[in-house]
Amino acid sequence: MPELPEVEVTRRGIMPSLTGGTVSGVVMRTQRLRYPLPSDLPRLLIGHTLRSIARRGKYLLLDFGTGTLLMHLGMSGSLRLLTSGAAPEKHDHLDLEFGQTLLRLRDPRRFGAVLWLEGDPARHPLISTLGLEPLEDEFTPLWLYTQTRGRNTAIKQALMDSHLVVGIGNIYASESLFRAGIDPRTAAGKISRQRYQRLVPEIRQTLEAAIAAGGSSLRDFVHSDGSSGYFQQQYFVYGRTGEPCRICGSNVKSLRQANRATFHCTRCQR
DNA sequence: ATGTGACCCTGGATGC
DNA sequence: TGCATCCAGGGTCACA
Repeated sequence: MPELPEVEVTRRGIMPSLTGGTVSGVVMRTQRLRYPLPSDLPRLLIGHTLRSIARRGKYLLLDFGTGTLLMHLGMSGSLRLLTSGAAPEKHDHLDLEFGQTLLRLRDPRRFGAVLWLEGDPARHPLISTLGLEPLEDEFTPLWLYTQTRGRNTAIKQALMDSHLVVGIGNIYASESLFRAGIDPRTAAGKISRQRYQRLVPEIRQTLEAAIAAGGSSLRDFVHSDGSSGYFQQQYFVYGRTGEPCRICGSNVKSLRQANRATFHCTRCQR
């Protein structure tokens, strides 16, 4: 579920109450996530203090000084803050106790990941191969234009390629392309500089508006306090097949690209 | 190199 | 009610 906005909302939600805290307990209820959960997590974490929580793409990086706990929420993961002793439910796979505060990972589909990294996390292959952060200054229209020359892949798939630009998933790819008026099927390499001039700010604004709204809550995503985001109320096209385009009134269409649903308006997007 | 499709896993919605 | 089918926010891998 979570794309960049939801991961960022999660980071901002858990950071204030956990930073500076010391791990007093670790409970693992399964080993089976995307990668096997490190079995020595209790030894690695208990007694160690959380220095900071950073985000890179859709990864959260919890810095303990002696190493970094890397977490990915996959498609259905969420992190919640609870009071120590709260009863676990189905799919609650990992608890980190910080005294009376409990950080709990729930992930029904178990596509998420928890890894322990030693040394510079930026050099780990999962992180070092990532593309640019879309909210950082280096992500410019000219950069995107240059990077996509010669690429025949559809712009929607290019936006979702984390080795190019991180954090844009299925929802925000469709939404950004709608806002920019670009047909999601257009070959990335055939899009002009002028059109990227429009697309890049629209991507930024879409992501920033979603963060401001607390992310999108479809199915599984909840905030660290259990509440919901409401950006889904502002969707122009995602999940609106057959409904009227909010701009021109014609029916929103859907199609499949690389086995993922794409939503668009054929009149507003060319 | 680039671009597809299968696959990891579970649950909810839909249709018969 | 039960069962089968399809679909879902992500990412990696094998293969053409």
